[in-house]
Amino acid sequence: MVTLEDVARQAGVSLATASRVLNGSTRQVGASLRAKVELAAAQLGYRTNVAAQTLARGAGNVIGLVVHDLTDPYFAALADGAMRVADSKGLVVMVGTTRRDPEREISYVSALNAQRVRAVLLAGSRIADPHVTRRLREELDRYRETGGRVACVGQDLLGADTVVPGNREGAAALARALTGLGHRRFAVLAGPAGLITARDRATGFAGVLAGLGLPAPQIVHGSFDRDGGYAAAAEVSGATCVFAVNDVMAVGALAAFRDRGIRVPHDISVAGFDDIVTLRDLVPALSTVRLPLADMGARALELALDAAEEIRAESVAGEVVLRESTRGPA
Amino acid sequence: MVTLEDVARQAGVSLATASRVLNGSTRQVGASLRAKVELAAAQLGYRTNVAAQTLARGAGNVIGLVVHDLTDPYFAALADGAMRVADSKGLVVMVGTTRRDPEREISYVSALNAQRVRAVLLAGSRIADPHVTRRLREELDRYRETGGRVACVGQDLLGADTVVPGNREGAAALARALTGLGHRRFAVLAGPAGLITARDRATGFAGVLAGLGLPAPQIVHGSFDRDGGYAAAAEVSGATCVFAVNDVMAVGALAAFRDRGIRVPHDISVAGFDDIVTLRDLVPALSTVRLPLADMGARALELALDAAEEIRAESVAGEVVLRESTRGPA
DNA sequence: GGCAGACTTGAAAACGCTTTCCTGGAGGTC
DNA sequence: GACCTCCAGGAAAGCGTTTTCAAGTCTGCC
Repeated sequence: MVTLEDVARQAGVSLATASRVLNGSTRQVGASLRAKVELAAAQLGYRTNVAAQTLARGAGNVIGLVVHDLTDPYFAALADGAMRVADSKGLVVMVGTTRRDPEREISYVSALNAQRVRAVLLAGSRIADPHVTRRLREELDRYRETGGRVACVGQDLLGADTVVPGNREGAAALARALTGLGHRRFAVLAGPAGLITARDRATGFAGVLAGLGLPAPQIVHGSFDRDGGYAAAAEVSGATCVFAVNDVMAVGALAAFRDRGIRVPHDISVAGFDDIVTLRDLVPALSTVRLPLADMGARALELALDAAEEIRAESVAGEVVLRESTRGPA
Repeated sequence: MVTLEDVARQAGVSLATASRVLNGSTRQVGASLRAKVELAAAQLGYRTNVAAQTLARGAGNVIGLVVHDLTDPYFAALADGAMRVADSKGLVVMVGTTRRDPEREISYVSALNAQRVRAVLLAGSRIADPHVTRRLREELDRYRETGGRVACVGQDLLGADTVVPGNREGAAALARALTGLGHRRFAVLAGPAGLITARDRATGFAGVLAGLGLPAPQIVHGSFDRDGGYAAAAEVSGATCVFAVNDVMAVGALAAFRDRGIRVPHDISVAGFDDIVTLRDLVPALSTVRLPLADMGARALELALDAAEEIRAESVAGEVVLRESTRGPA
């Protein structure tokens, strides 16, 4: 293992000089010494020991990212955006997946704290459980007390900078578009009752219907994934249009209707939320609310990185995209 | 920032004892002191400084994972598998995305080396460029010289433990299944000419046709993603069946045919490779070769972790899955 | 009762880097 | 030519752990 000291010795300079040459310092080093050091480093195949560097500097160059499930394209897109800005800044990303277990989320934050990461990004919806939220928040506070930076994508309830998707508004806009098509009787595949994102989308949607004096939609809860959508779709009855609170659930619903011989959009319309890129080639193409996921991930990291006094919540609007999976009622 | 020393002082014990209590040592510590230390740590909110620990121990607990593109479900699945075993072993994963740029791959390995990660996992196909491969290999060798462990998913040409998907065999089996359906004239959407995975799948497929005395398939190169499949599909002519060397390309091809009014599988059959979970609900459902992606990622990490003398190449077989996107020729 | 042996505890030396502080020499000004 | 400033370079003190080694305490056994 080649150390900086080996390099310094071989170059015939002091440790300090070698350090200044190799690991970005503001201080100048004379051209000849600089060359010697660089040569020695190359010959020896020196690699900075980041652990030592982190210890000495008191700050590392890794940022932590916590998502629920990397195989969910929603989180993959978010992560991708964050990673892009990370490495434009010479930072490296450590990823943890909670598999939707809040305990794991807390323990990841603790682990990232131990790593002294520069920032932690929490992506994904909170559970509406005050107890868990409080414990997570405590862990985050502990991290922040020692200079850590935090940002979230989702709800603004952790006292950190947050990129807030316009869930309620997006769902509302979608509801208006769908009623505009002539629908009156809706079902909402609402996901888990405790998941805030799911709840916001469902209530945003229902709110518009109520405002228009239309009958309340049939609400069907279930899991937030494809299978949840599939199962929930089976319970829909009497609706001409179904709103699944995210695209992967909508995919499940599509499959369920297909399996039961119900044609979309001929017999029933289906809409989702997120506009997952991988799912754009679905047939019928899914009507949905587009969220700029990669940008959101990127933005979250930027927020975390540029320290500010006040806590910022930046909302990003969703854009309704009507495609073939919806049309007017028969 | 609470240090171990603070904890030791508060507990009235030595640094050594505090260390032994808090950070898993084989050494025993008396029950009363142990309790004191734990109490003090809890009161003070102590968090191990992993950087210091890594420095002192000379080995950290992070493993590095390099993939081409996290938004590609193929890599997401691989990553997910690796992360599962990682955190069953108390390890944490650092992810880098190369965006298919070999230079970035090399620099990631270098960065991971600097981090002194326990192991690095390289997922995804190599480019058949001897120069780049050599440089990557040099970087890996440097890492291994100092005790680093490496494993790959893909081709066994880096001198490391490798999980080798049965690309050639899987494609061959698929070809047999498809000819069994009655097809004689094929097109292969072959991806980039230099990408080994793509090439193996294409040649495995073509080999069977040749062996059967059938005409050579039309080979169309293009990028390895959805758009590559879309573009390549436009050039197909005269085939009754199209083999896209991966599922996302097949999705592109499906879209292209749809846009041009060509019905799948009525007018033409389409098959892919990988059996991406997110794509299972496609219509028509895609015939493909299933690869246990998550298991492969998990297995790669296991290989990297359990040190062995010899270099192991473990192959995993693909399983042909015929669905609706293929049928006999009209 | 004394002693070998087994354990527990603490002191202190790494681990590899950064950075502060100091020294000495070069260049500028009057 | 004397004085001051400015700057490149080096010595050494950390950064927060782990771990070796020596010292001390018990236990049990003859």
